Amino acid sequence: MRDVAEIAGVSLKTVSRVVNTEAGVRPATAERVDAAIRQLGFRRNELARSLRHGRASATVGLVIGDVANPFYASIARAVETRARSGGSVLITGSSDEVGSQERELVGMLLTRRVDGLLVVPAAGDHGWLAEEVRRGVHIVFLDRPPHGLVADSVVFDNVGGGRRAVRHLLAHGYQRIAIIGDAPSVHTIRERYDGYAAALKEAGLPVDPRLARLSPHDAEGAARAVRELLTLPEPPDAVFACNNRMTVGVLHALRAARAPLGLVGFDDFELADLLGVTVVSGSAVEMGGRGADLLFARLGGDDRPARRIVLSPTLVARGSGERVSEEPA
Amino acid sequence: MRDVAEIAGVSLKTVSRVVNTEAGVRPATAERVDAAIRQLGFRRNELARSLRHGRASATVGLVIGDVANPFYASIARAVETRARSGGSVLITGSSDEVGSQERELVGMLLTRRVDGLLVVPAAGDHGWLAEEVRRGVHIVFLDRPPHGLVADSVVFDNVGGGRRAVRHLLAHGYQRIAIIGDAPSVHTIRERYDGYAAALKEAGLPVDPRLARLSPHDAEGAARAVRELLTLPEPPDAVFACNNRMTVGVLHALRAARAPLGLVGFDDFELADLLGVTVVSGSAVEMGGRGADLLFARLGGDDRPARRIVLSPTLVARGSGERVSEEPA
DNA sequence: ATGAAAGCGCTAACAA
DNA sequence: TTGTTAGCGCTTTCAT
Repeated sequence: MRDVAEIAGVSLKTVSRVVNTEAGVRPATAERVDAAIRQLGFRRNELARSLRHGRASATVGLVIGDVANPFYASIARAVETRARSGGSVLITGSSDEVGSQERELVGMLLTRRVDGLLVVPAAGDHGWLAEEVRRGVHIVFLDRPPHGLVADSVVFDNVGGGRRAVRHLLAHGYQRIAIIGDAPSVHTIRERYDGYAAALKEAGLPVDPRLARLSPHDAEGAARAVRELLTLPEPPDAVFACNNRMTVGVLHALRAARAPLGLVGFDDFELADLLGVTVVSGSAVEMGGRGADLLFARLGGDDRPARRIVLSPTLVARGSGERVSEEPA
Repeated sequence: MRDVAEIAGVSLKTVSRVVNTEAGVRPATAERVDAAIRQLGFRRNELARSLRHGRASATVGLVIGDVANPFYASIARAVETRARSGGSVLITGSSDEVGSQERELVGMLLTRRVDGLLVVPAAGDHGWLAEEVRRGVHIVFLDRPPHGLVADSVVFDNVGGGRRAVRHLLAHGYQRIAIIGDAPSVHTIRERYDGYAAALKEAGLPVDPRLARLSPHDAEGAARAVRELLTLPEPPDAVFACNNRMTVGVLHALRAARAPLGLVGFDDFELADLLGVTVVSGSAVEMGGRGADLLFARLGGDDRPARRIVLSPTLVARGSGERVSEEPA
């Protein structure tokens, strides 16, 4: 910028004015400055700018489990779109759902003075984040509510979604319904399990612990769990898979075993229609978008009490949960 | 940091020493400083640090078409992993394959003084980037080579992959093979088309322009193209789909029309095995990883001539390209 | 309409 | 072992 000023034969401040399109610069002068800027290929240093200016690095942070998981990728895309329309860029980090990684990531983001944070929290307490919030960091929680502090969040109605999935299976004649999910320490899984159990109870059916497999972390683990279930003396006749990873694993296992069990998965996924998989799902795009809106409102000065936005998942019947196997249209 | 110094009763520089774990601080002093840091919840301002220190904001930028596309998401994940193991974070931006958006994104990243850039370039000339490169910005191109400048790149052998896909179909008795892809202005598509044409020619078959549909940008467009092809007087008996989006569209259209055409797609995708889709694909994870390695080597001072790394795609036969429809294992 | 000086939070270079 | 000074590139405040 100093170089630009020198070439244009003006002071540093005048260049700053031109760059920021402030008023009070004679057109002729501005012209000269612009020419110098082009000649040098000058780009304002945003780091220096936000250092001086105090707040506003025009950068927001997003912490998710894994960008390679389409559910998270959709969230990331929605947040990015909102951010860019407001002139901000997005730093995305994958925590692998591990608390220590999440904490490290948040640290790296805060150290770079992001204006705000969107976080899909890993299991565990987040009291340590309360400290940051108290210090003025704006955080919005996605998919799972914060544990140990009050803050904005956008979540799905997981209990309702789980109940709907299982009711659907029951309505189609399935009786022994298994549930496959990640560890119940993950908030969403616990809630979906609660919905599962509630639906069974209201139908007067027992909640058989042998049919609950809440430990697999990935598709392979889910497939293994299904194989085990199939060897039970009284195997299940249907499965409720708690998220997209689980559903993929269940599909593989069922196909390999040529076992025509009923199936409803939580979360939609590409090609689910071709595979005829019935799902209960909410919109990741909407979750990311609403979360970003919430965050930018806070950054804009909104200081109303923390809000929790609950999105309702919907059931999409495609054949796998309806007993009579239908060819998808 | 000044506050920390005050509370600990030391000078600013001493705090800096402790924060950077430089030598020459008495343990007792360091202890006091650490206590003050904890008390205040102090975090070093990385922006100020890199402003002073000149280079190294420990941030790299990645420009891709769309994070929500699993192919790009895999690249992003691989880059992120490499970046973090080196203490850097990743700013990811989606260009939607539009040149103007790409340019805007690169501008936003450069303005934030990222240490380096990984770019999957949209179609068009990139001479404007040459200017930046000349100025010392490190850029590595992914998936498509740069046009209009010399720089490191990691690409697939697209011609070879396209040829292999079509040879495979020919070997299994298909004769009229259509090709569906994005616009040939996209480098990868043009190359894959060349491979397609080469395979036909070496088999002594004509390259029928009516069977080439190189205009759809998304899955829906690809599906439309297939529907059109099926109404031809002499419809194709097989399709080569040029990327994962196209393959998805083709699958939908073929399934809807109950048309058992042969199909080989470029790029692998989740559940392709369950759908029995034969693909030719390279590893997005390897592409991202190798690209990141290249970039970090440059950032580390490597100034050898620009390199181009070519990854070979492999063919995975799953049924859709082998005439005799096989149940996947 | 333009410029000079101070300072954002930090580190490099040099004292003490 | 510790502190002082200067300055990274910019914006703010106050002059001119």
